[in-house]
Amino acid sequence: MPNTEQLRGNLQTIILKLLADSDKMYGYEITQKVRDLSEGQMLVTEGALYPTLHKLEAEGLVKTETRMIGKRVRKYYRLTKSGHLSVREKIEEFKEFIDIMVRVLNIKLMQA
Amino acid sequence: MPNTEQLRGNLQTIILKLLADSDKMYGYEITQKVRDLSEGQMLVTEGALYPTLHKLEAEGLVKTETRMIGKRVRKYYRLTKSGHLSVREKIEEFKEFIDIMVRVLNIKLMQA
DNA sequence: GTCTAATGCATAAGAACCTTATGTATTATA
DNA sequence: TATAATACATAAGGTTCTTATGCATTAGAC
Repeated sequence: MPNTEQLRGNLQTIILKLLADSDKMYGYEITQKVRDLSEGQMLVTEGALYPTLHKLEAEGLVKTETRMIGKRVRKYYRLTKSGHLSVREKIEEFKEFIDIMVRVLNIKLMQA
Repeated sequence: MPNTEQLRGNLQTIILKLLADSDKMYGYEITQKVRDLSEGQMLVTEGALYPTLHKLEAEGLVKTETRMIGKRVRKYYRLTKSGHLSVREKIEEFKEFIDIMVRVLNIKLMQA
């Protein structure tokens, strides 16, 4: 049962981190990358992805570069300087969030 | 800056797990418990808490028991049988979610 | 050769869940 | 005696997701 029911506000973080690790990516590529990394357990829908990409661009965290592949448009996204700063913050915030959840839920996490 | 900006859909899981560990709790007590366990970093607002408790009750995961403390009403919540089953599932789902995020984000988590 | 799936972009309606604000009342404390 | 803490609750509004739809090109199956 894919999709883990929700991305729960972490989609921005996911997109920014993938861009930080891959230099530049286009939308469809992001959906495939997430699907592959999660072994099909997390699916990013287009209805969630594109509005988020547009929002990140409006906020100045990513910049775009459109390319024609044959007759098909492909829109590449790349981090801006403030995007690079933002990734670090968001990853830290995510880790803190996990720490808090572990304490509140009183659970332990296994690490490989 | 408390509140970690969002509970991100994990409030049900938090409430159910606290009830699983504490037998019975009332609403206000839950807000205090979360605040204490998170050392003030996670705040459960009443506007989020009460509708969620009512929803859990409507779903049959918790049952209530009202008590008068002096002239003040206190409404205790307790897990039902299906609530007990649900906690386990939700905790497992949460751990899986973390595993997936760790893989997708390509990060490591520290464990104390 | 032609139909379908995959690639690739995008938007819109509706749902879920949160924040912020408000309301009421009792009890403890400064 | 006023304010903070305790204790419940609901409502408006915002964010972010799902689901549905739309358009077009390219690859692959039959």
